[in-house]
Amino acid sequence: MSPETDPLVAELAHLLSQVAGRQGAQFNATAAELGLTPAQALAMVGLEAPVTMRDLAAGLSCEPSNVTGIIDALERRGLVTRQPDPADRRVKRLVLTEEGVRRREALCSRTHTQAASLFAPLGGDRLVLRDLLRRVLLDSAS
Amino acid sequence: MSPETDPLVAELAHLLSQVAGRQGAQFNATAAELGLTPAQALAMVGLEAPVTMRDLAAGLSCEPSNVTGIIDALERRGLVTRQPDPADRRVKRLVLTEEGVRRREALCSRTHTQAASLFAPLGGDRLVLRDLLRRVLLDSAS
DNA sequence: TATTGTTATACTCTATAACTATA
DNA sequence: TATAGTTATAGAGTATAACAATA
Repeated sequence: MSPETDPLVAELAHLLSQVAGRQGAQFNATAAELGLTPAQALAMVGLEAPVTMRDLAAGLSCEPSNVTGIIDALERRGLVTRQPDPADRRVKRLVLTEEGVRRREALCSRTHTQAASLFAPLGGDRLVLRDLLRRVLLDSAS
Repeated sequence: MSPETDPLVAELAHLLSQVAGRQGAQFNATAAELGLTPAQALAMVGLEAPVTMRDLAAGLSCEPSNVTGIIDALERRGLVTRQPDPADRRVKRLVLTEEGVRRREALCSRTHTQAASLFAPLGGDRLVLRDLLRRVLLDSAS
């Protein structure tokens, strides 16, 4: 590496990737168990309340054109319905079916359990980690 | 959410995703500036010393069949060469060219600068973050 | 027989651009 | 004209299975 490499910074970057990678792998595995691809599962998480296609795309940080296919698949599985917006007929409101609500709750519940397990070793220091991550997110140059 | 949801755990999971997502976006942007796709850039990082196709695949947590295409692209760009292993003619050793070494150093240097900026707001507390992330990685159920 | 790397193939995810139907 | 959503298309990333060369 370059002479000015700070070993602490390098380790922090590596640790962050590792921990986030483990969290992501757990999420994807849970999604698969519930019959969902990772993108479909992320969409389900974003469907707690009815949203438009564009709002969901913004939440997923992707183009609306991609959401069409994701929602097509969830609709085929009977988890989501597209409902017309009475005020603007161009807009579609995405609403979970009863089965969709159950599936979403299973997904979120398992994800939460995994996160609790991931951070459990920290005990009360989880509060310290929360504050440090908040500072990174709020204060660092984006 | 479920009644037993711990808001602290939920926030930690969210913060971790956000911070890692920012780090990943910065890495991908740097890769693009250097003419590399994200997967190609990750492969370059793993090529500090000569490795076999299988070793690189293990480092990238993917199948060896995928590495073939990634290395094909890097070889076309003149950044890597496949060299025969004298001891086992099945094996190919991946070696960076001079241009590959320069490109890799640019990639790592910029990535390090970004990481330094990301964690800068913590000041001396970067040591605390390092210890917390180490504990998460080493002690949590994988 | 087992292993290294490759090829062929398929699926997922994503972006861009052109299209429609509304506004 | 502008906007919401869709379609068509292309590229990147990944996995599986079958294969050739070598061990």
